[in-house]
Amino acid sequence: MARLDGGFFLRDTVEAARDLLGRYLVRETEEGLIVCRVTETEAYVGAVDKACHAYGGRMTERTRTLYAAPGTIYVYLIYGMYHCLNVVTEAEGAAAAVLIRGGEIVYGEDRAAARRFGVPAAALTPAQRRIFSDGPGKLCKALGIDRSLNGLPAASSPLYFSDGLPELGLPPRREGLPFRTGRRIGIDYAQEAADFPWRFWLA
DNA sequence: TTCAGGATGTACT
DNA sequence: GTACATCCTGAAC
Repeated sequence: MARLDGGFFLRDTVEAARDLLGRYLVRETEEGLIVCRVTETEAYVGAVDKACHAYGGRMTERTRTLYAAPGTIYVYLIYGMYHCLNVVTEAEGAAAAVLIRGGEIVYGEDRAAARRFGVPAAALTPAQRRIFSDGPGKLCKALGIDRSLNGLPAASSPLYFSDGLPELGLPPRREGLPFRTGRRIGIDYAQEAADFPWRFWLA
């Protein structure tokens, strides 16, 4: 089965972040499917990572989801107006997740364009098309992701990951996909953790 | 093209 | 009250 379940996420978070590149993020809406190919991810590991919301075992209403079972969707509101999508990794009780920072639209572009810009895909300017899902907040807006999805298991929800989508002619991730590694974005406050090379993106 | 500043709600001091 | 895993706008170049 192509759909990724908890077993895929029950492992080292950095490894999972790398392995999500090239997989598909599928959003089921009332209007139909929207599908993104994942192109940029970041790892957050509560046990050792000052940039993680649950660093040092911090438990609040918001961070509760980070301790849930692997494959659980973690969505939070940032800067009062944007959402960020994560998927929980490692064993239940270990606070860790992969942030989905970016992707490229491969199916349902009209539906995504309507959510992001309020117009059909054909009406997008070339610039709008380029920045379609470049950035976690933009991706969430295009895919209609908000906190109503927080805490749901990705294996059985209207938002899930898949290794290829045969019914849409999208192939599984191939071995040896080239990717780059670097510092994570927007966490300069996190002291030594700001330099962890835990961001990954397709070349 | 780059850059400063503002929007805006929640978490935490 | 302050900071935040961000993005958009408008001004200056």
